[in-house]
Amino acid sequence: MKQRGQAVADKILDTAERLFYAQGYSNTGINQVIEEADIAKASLYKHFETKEDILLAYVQRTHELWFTRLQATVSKVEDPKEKLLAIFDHHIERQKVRGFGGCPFIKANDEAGTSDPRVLAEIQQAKLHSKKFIRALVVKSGHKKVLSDQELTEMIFVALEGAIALASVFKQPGEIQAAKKIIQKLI
Amino acid sequence: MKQRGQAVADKILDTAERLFYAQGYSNTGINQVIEEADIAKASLYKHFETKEDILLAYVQRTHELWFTRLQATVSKVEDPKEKLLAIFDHHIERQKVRGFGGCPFIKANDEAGTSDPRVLAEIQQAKLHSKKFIRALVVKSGHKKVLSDQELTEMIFVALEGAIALASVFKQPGEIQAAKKIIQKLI
DNA sequence: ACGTAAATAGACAGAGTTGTCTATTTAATG
DNA sequence: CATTAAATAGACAACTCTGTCTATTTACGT
Repeated sequence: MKQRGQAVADKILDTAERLFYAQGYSNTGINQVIEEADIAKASLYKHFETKEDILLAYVQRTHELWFTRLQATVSKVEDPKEKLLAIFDHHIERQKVRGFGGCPFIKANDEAGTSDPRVLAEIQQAKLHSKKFIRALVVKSGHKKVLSDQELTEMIFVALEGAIALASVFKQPGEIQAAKKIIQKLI
Repeated sequence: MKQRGQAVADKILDTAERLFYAQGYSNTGINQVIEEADIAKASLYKHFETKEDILLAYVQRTHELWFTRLQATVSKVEDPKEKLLAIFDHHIERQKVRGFGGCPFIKANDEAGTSDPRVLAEIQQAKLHSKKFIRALVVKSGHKKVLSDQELTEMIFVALEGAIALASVFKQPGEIQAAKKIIQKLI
């Protein structure tokens, strides 16, 4: 084996993640990936059969990392209602770090959701995971039942999704902050 | 002049609209556009300087058509609260017609929002237009003030956006229907 | 009916795409 | 230390991409 630093597969995915998110999957060539990852083309095709396999691996890893990070943030908050609001704060910070590129799953869905069923399936899992996570927090939140558990879950789920998309349109977190304040009023 | 049927520029935009939305801008080649529009390549480049100019014209026309259609639908509803709910019904129908491809502006933003400032500006205008339209209906709705006018506007705006994005992920209108029912409870 | 403006088909340049393959070098393991 | 598995550089095939250009044909307005 070579490559004493970072493992090759990781370097590929790190670079692909950065480029796919910033430029889009279709606008990112294999040649740019290998150059910026500083690896050989033959190495890339030894780890991944096709470019689409890299996209799938990227979406899968993004799903894992997204959940790990979100859970870590929320677990640091004790108040059960504040946990719900922490979801919004977390995504405000994430979008700032990401340069307001929007949701990586929605982006991947728009670019390859129709062409690769594996990618679509992973994206659907990620969104169901998000909803499930919100639901568990809603149930334990002790909110004031202006809406039912089911309804509040749904509202937070769609509002968060829309607010992130709009943050990407306006390149600022205003819509996420506004959504947070309204949810705050409803719990 | 030639082309006794539809004008050439219209055929280009009709075809581009269909292909850009279904496959994505980057995944659609000029050659596919001219073939399916049944026009010559030289004709296309006499009407548009670059491919990106076609994207811009597509986004602009989509903005116009979107608003015209939405306004027509809502104006047929008389009850001021029902007008707000008609927005959701309208988008449920539109997504069914569109094959659950999500919002064309968000898609265009994801693919070219960073590279072409003209496209980004038009998308921002479309979203501001949407919010303004919702706000006017909210103000006249006589809703029960669980939320302020400002807050209800914001909530409908982000929930609609998120619900459409999720309809595209799950390829069904469930999230838009769910969002509608919750807004119904809040007005 | 004629001149003109516009549309046509299609070749072409130049660059970029994914993916394959060869030949070489490197590093870890028995 | 030798073997072996993995990474390397880079050429290459086969396409596809955008955009240009030429030569030809069509149809409308005067």
